Amino acid sequence: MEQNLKEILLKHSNELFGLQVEEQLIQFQKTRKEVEGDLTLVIFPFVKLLRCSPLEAGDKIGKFLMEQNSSILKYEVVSGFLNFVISPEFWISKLNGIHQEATYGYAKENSKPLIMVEYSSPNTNKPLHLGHLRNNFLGYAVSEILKANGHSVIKTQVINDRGIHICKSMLAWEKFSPLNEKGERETPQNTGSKGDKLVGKYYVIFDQQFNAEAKTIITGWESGDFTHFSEDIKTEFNRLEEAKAGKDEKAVKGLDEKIKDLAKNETNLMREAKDMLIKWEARDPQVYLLWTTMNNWVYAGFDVTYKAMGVDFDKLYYESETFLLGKDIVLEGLKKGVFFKKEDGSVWIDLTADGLDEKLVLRSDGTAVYMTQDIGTAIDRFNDYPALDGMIYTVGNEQDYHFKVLFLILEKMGYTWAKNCSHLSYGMVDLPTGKMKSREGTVVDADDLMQEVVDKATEMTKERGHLEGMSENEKNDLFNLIGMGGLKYYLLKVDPKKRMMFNPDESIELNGNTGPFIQYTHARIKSLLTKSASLNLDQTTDCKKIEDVEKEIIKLLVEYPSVIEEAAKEQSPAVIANYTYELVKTYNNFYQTIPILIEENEITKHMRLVMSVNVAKVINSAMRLLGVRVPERM
RNA sequence: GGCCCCGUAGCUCAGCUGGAUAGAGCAAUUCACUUCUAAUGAAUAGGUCUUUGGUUCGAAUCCAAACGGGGUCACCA
Repeated sequence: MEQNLKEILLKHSNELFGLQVEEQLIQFQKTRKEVEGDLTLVIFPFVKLLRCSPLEAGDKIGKFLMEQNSSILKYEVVSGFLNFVISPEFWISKLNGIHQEATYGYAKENSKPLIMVEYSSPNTNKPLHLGHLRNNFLGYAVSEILKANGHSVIKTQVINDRGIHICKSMLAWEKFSPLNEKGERETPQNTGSKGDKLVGKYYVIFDQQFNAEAKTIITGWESGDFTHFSEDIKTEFNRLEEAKAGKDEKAVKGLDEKIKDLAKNETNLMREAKDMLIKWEARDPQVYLLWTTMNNWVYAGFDVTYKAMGVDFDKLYYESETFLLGKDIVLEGLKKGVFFKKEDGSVWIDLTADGLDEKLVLRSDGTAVYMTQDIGTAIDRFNDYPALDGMIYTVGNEQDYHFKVLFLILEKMGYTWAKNCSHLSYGMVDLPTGKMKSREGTVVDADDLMQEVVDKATEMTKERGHLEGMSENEKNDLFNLIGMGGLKYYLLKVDPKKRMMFNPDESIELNGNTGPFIQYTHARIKSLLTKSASLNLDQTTDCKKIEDVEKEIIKLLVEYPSVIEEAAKEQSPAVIANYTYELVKTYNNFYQTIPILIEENEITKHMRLVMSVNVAKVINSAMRLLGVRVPERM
């Protein structure tokens, strides 16, 4: 409708305004609730052109459009706004159009280029936590939204399976795992624990032992014992101690950290971990076997978690296989003059002209850093998928700078696709108790949280649900659907860019702007439809009249395709969530005030049911984009 | 300190490509289940949109500064 009127105005611009107006001047918006009308044109931009009062200008435009478009019943100018009332037939024909489309709102499959979406990418020695839930739900939902917009999508993740941190877990397990009666160390099999949890436990044990050892060393230094340490350490320690004297608290804290780091590097545990990393890089068979074994435990554990989350991946990249990539590229870039070498042999890029700093891309010993790897991986992916058009990295906003630099480097290296790479940057998830800190044990474990949410849903559903005649399996599936739906919706309804507060009590709440609220509405509609199975609801409606609420609902349904586009453009599932909430709220209002099954006029009843079918269809489709399932009953 | 992000009701969040009287949910108060699933609906109350200045016919929205909160400035990833 908007588009149609806009075209009419543009086409007849000369006769109306005496000149060709720019498209931007024509601003349509939704009519405010308090005012009569369905669509509003802002008149102010035309007032100057027509050199008359807003009232006259509006009247002139309104009259003209009414002649051109028979769906306009009447118009009215109110304080600079031209409000149109559009005929019920128009809205009903819209409803019928929607009714005939099975995948309403979705663009044609594979009509747009191939995009890769990276998300999750966890560290393999820590179990997944609340932050990963936001990341995974977000990455998955954005992938689905892109697909709905016609893109082909490859969902991927980089598994961070290499480095000193992995060696820490391995070492701690070898040194500190108790032996059972068979003389075996702890395994997921003999302890019955999840692989990622078991490995995570040893990572923590390493940290504890290592800190304890460092503390002993510092105590020794403080009492002047440097017998096992080099002269350099002694000098450095004394220098720091001197600096500490007489400084303010903040500086003292910083220096304490430095001393601690100094001591940590002198611990036997750290030395052993570093040795292990060297052995790993040399592919020492024993170390490699241990590494493979423990990583497989972790993967098995993660698989369970991903399955519970309802996310999946099309392609995995392992850091152990990609960490050497990028070095050649850097050397190539060095030749091209994109990078420069410092005296010590380290390679840098100078981004000061772009308002950024100098950034290291290769260490002086020639080894790769994070950035080197990311450069290599990006190029590698475009080699793997020649049709690939762009890439989206779902990574926390603490890495905003990193990605800014990465994309800039790729662009400077001459990769044209660099401009199609973007960082889906999301804010931290805060707890009411403050920030999550793994060191202080204030992390919320993903598995625990999901279990808790499903347990709560189970309890509530047993209390309030309509479960008659459901099998145990069906019931359990429903509990899971509600619990997980609530959690996903809770994490996705907030604009990804923003930092958000996670309130555990609210996340399992069922009223208001929540997943279960939406699911409930869907179940209610399905119940209506089950009861009207004898009617032919495939048919379009012949109804001629609609109530105001009904019109509101149809307007919202009409908006759906543009909402999907908007969500893709913004890379924001929150757009979908908020839209669905609006639709559901409006429908509930309708449901509560307008008779449906008990309506006596068969034609009206049929129309209301057709409308309900399509509301359910859109709820289902929208929630699918968020990875939230909706029930037939609840 | 440099750079980046954020600041809307008691709380959690929408609204931000400038447009009419700034919206929801939670919490509070009240009403509606002999009626299609009350996990619902209706209503009341709650706001100097952090502050100041600028651009404009018009600013929560754009620009600048200040204040407050967070992030980041590793030869870690």
